[in-house]
Amino acid sequence: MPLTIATWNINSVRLRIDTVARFVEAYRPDVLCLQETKCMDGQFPLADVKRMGFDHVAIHGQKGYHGVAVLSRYGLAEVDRKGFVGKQDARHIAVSLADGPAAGTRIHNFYVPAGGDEPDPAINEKFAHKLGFLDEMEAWEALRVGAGSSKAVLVGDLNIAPFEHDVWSSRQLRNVVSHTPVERQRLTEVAKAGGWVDMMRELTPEPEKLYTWWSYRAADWAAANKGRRLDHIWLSPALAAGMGGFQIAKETRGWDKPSDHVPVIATLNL
DNA sequence: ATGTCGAAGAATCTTCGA
Repeated sequence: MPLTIATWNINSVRLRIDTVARFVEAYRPDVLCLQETKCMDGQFPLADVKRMGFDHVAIHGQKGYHGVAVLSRYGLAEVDRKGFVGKQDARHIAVSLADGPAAGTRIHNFYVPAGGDEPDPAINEKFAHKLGFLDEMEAWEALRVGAGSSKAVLVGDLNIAPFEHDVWSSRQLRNVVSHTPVERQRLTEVAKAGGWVDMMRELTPEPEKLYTWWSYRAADWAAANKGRRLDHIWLSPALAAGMGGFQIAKETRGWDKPSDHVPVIATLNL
């Protein structure tokens, strides 16, 4: 019996809760990991997500910015929230599925720092923070293959498009934060250190383009199609052995009042 | 490619973050 898991940077869960419901109605994911919820835990629209069928919810929010959440049709256990680089800024939550077809699976949901505009850690402390955050991810034992559970998933808005065909023009974005060589290298090292399989690229190799984000600033996002793959689904080898397909719900970018990110949905055969 | 969003505090705009 398969498990479906989705990741989506919702850019305010309160503003877009009806959009979440519309997506859930269409795709029926078993687990939905959200980023940029932008609200404190007490403000989270719990009643709404329970109406969608998510009886189990784990949230890590803060006032106004960042914030992550896991919504699940199955029970959740071992909820952990880690701060990185000496900050407590609601960019990570981990859960284990307590029952259902993927019982025992560990899920890490991340919102990696965007990193500001200037790709130089010496003059931009946001970029330095992003690189430090990635260093801590690489060093964290809990993200190593086999740590805790052989069945593990790492999802989220990692704010990096690591490969040439993860952006519309690798050449034009080579000095743009999200696609600089140092970030691309660092993210690749995080995946390698943890033994993670990049599910989307495993199933859809380069040079096919894959995007999950289109800027709000484009006059016509669909016509320009200057996207980036910032959102990721990584699997431990044990889960990768049974991976099904994935979908990028691009049509949601064209809905009313959209997020600038679209959901990615993975099917895992257990 | 410097445009468009969203939250929040003070106010119907400004600032910050993305």
